[in-house]
Amino acid sequence: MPYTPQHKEHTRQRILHAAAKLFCSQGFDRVTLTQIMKQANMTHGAFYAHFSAKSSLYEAAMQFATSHAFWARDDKQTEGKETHIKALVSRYLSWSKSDKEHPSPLEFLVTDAAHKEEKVRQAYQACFDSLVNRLAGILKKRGSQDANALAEETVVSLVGTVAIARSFAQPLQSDFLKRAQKRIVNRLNSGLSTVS
Amino acid sequence: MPYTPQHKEHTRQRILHAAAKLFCSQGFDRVTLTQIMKQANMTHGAFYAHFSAKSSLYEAAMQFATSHAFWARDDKQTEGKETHIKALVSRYLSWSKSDKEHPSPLEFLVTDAAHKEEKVRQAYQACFDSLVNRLAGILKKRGSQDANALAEETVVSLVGTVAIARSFAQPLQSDFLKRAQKRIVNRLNSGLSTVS
DNA sequence: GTCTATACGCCGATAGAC
DNA sequence: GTCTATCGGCGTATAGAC
Repeated sequence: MPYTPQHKEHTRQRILHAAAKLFCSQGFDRVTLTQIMKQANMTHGAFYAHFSAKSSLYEAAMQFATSHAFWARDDKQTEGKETHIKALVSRYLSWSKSDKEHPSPLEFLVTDAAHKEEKVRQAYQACFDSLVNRLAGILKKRGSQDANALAEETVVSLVGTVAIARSFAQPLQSDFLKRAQKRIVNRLNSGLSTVS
Repeated sequence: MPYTPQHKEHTRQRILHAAAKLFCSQGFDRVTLTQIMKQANMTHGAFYAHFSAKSSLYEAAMQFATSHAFWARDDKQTEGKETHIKALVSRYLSWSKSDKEHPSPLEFLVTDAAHKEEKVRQAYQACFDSLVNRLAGILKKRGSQDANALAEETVVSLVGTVAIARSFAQPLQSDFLKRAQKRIVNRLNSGLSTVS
């Protein structure tokens, strides 16, 4: 028997991985099942042995992407370091060179935030909350009062920046990103310095 | 002869109007020609008497929308008033009740900022610049040094806020919008108060 | 479980009558 | 200039062989 349960689970993960990558950078509509399955080294016919529909895959893929996003990994190494937050911001804004294997949903997915299907919108919002909470947690440890507000403000800027940056051609794009990064880090610093 | 040049120009404007409205709220891909032409009180067959392709229409429609956006209209009445900027911010963030006849491209179009076709991206960026410059102009009059940076920062926040807000269901959406508005206005105030 | 082949619908674009 | 009808392509989903 060539097809073990482990094998099925493994290919399911391959599909999720490919889907997350593609959905996150192009959005729900612009990605086709054939594209996804091709990237998972299969043909589109095999898809329905794993998921019932494209939208079902989307839900699962967003959850996958959110839990695998770089900010969700507990970086024990950098935890506590002063540069931790700045590194997160910098990492977020350097998406063009980012770890393509673990794409972050928020980076590009503003596209789907307004999608017709509620499930799609909810998936986006869950991801947004995940990042805000993560950031707020770090800020609280640093002694920020209004950590939640500052975190929300920061994520809005990050998302807005990356979304808009995609319309720029080089080298204007990197200039724009640098300016934004500077502003965001400054804001974080002054938000923290009011206490420490 | 039932079809005068004026008549053609008039229907062309109707198409542009309908297209701007639809594109701005749903993005390039999710809007169909049939939809647009229906809203302009015609059938899809009539389209090609006015435009050569969907993407051509998009360009024209974005230009139309940008020049008709509420921030592009010189509000001589409010010019100089202290509440002018705040009104602009507030107006921008209340898109759900906004003037549906003159939709603002930036509000929803982050969707298309990453579109494959360069023309589409350029159209988006032109609109972005239009708003940044408009804001920077006002800020300069108020004596802000770094008017350009502050304007860019503000527009990024506005766009990010509205884009993200679309994933929220009521009443969380209005809470989110209110928080963002407060933050943005505060930032503008402190940016101005450093001088005046 | 994965393949190839195909059904079905939607959309952009064209053809031709009026 | 606007209509109806239709072509052609693509994308989701299904059918059936292996």
